[in-house]
Amino acid sequence: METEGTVETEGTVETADPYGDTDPFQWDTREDCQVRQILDRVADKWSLLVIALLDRRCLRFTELRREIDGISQRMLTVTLRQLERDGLVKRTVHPVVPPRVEYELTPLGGTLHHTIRTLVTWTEEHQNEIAAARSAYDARVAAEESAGA
Amino acid sequence: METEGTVETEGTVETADPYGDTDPFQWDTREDCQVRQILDRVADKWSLLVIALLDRRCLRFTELRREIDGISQRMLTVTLRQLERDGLVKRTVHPVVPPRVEYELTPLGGTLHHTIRTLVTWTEEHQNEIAAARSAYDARVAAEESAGA
DNA sequence: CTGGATCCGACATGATACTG
DNA sequence: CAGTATCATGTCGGATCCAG
Repeated sequence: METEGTVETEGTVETADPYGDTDPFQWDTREDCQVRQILDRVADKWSLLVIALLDRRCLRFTELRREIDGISQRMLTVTLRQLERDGLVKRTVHPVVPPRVEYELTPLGGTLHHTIRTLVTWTEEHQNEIAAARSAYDARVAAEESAGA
Repeated sequence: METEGTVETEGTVETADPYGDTDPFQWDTREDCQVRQILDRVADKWSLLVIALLDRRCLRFTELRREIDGISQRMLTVTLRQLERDGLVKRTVHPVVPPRVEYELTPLGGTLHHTIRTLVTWTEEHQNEIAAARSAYDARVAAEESAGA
């Protein structure tokens, strides 16, 4: 349904290094690159939030749903499945009458959280600069518009 | 979504921090948060690539287009506009007959590149683990499927 | 409670044609 | 060369119903 149905595991086939991707800067220009795929997953809006929350403690489905403002049931399910598939989140089902499913970060997921934190911190530290830049840009555009019109 | 309305508690209106978002972990549960917006922008597929490329040197529109495999002219334009608006990229137009427009990272953009690099490095270092996890997951699902069917 | 499955609309993105 | 404008479309994401 959500694409991704096939895994293919390309990467291992030819095109071993036609572009010379050992160059530390040339890592990502090709869209079929593994790194690109993972990056898209990892940088995903909801993934980021889920990982951030799970770092604190093990959480149940409904708890996550409640904590993440704006996420739908569907997206939470999908996101958790992806993270589980990528080995970032561990899913534990307790076979009791009222189903109880708990999610927690795997060690791998833990290392990712640390990295994500860096990005978040950067954003927090520079959000004012960005907001200012946006205002300036918008003002400039508006000025040009009224002048041109 | 706009849960603001429920916070009210007029009188002692401490709307400054109704959720206690000084908690370093509570940064992102609300979708209207500035950080969330910026994060979505910054973690964007194409933004990541553009920033990575511009860190190396100043580039022209067509050069970027050529270097980024799979990007359409439209998306490159849109991405560059966003980055410019956010003050991450500087756009310089040389008023000559064959239009020459050059893009380069601003100092702010430079700091972001550094941060992004961390994320990319993490991905590169763990892509094998993730690939393995995916294979294991898919195999497990396939097994369950054939068993259940 | 925890999802799986489906339908459907909104929006992002791609392709194409046109302009300065 | 460096876009803008327009149209077509595919995917994402939300709402809903249903099952274990």
